[in-house]
Amino acid sequence: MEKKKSNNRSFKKATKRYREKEVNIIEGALKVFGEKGFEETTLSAMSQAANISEATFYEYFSSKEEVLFSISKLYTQRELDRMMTIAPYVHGARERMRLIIQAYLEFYENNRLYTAVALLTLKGSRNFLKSEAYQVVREAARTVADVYKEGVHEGVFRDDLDPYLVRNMVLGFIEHLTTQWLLVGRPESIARQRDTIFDMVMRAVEKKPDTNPVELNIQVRGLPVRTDPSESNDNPNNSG
Amino acid sequence: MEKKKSNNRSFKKATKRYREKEVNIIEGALKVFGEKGFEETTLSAMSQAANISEATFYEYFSSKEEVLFSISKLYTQRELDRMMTIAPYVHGARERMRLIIQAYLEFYENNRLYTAVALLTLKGSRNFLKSEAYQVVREAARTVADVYKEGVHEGVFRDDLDPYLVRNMVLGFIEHLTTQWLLVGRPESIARQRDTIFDMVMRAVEKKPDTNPVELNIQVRGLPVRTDPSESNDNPNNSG
DNA sequence: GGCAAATTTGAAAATCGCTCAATTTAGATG
DNA sequence: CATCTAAATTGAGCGATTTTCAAATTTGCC
Repeated sequence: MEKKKSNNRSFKKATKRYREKEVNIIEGALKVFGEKGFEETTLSAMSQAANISEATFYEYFSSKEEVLFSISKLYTQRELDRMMTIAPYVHGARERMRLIIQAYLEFYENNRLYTAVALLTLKGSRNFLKSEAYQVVREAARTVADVYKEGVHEGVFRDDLDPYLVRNMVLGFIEHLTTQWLLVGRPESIARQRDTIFDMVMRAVEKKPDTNPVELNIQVRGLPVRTDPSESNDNPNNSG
Repeated sequence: MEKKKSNNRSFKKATKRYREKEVNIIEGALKVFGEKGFEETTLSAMSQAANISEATFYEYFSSKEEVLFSISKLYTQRELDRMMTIAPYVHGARERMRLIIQAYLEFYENNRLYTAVALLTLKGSRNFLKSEAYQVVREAARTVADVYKEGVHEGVFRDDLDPYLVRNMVLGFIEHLTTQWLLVGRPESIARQRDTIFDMVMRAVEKKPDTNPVELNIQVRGLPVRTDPSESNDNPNNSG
């Protein structure tokens, strides 16, 4: 019942062969988890998928759950890196928020198998919070709050919201939609909801905008009306 | 592995004593589930919590999972009924939406144990979709989409959103926040976030109000500038 | 080839959900 | 109170699965 503190492979060398087999297990497990679900997956099936005996499995991972965490860490880290590579090329908090929403949706849609495991099983696992994988997931989630803060600095987002709450809205929205997509098959594509979701999020988060349907380039009561808000770019990042 | 179709207690009388013990089991199970999680909960622990033997358990429920579903059905139905009682006294889609948000938040906060079971375990159960309990949960969730449609009719909500998407936003927001509250203990109280959540949802869903910082009533480039956009009410919903 | 370390595994222990035959209890009847 | 019946309960154990471990095999190196 009690979990091992440290993995029993700690005394072994992380040789190339070893690491390859480790990947074998993870990929095999991912496949079986996605098909059967975590609970229905047996050690036997997992071991077969990796072409090893059940006993060998325990040389690589200390439990079924640990594989699950490894999968999560692998996928999330990869996607987070990808997003961090793109982010600098995307200008302004508004567009960064669009990037995040799009990235999450496309990632989920393109990795249905992993997503099923992540949203249906991982979220309910109590030990997950203590895993390294969770730290990576947290880091990814933090980007939402960070971008919101950026937007407040830039003056495009309202400043009276808890960034934490914004994060909950964006990710909750996306994850709930994705869960429905997984379980009920509705909507057919989540990525295609991108623009609507972005629109809804923006309305909740943006400063109450001038919603004039025509372009203005005039002065009213002596105040200049900006049509192109891409100038306020001087504030440093708030990294907290 | 395969589930029984019908419960094996069907031939028994539903005596008072019997129903009392049934409640004992459910309440005991809820406690253990809430503490340990579904997976870590053993039949033995559950039976002890109800002061019966493991064998007796199966005279009342056909599986561990069935108790889980029973718990959900019981709680959700009770809360749904409560909400349906209040709803008629609340006027207008806007206020009804506030009611729903408040009801969900307060229910979750006041039923921490059940909420832990529902959000952490039930959501990940594949069989849940086939259970009666799920139908009740769906019914409760539908109220959000219904209220949105009401709001469109009343002309207070924008008419270009899929009600289904609105539902996903509202419930996703709330559930994600609640999950964080359960697992990380942040925020301290979810019910107290009520007004902010309502405000964010409203901004996403309401018809765009005139938020011009200055009143405009002029023509630019020959096009009339509308200050009051509450006329375009004729296009049908896009339900995709 | 020979050796040590790394890797693998068969077999069995331990746990758990669940079943079933057998026993105990509750309640009615005379 | 004795008897009977149906309801309620349970100990014992089955089958499936996770996990452990000592022994066997493979690999890398001299």
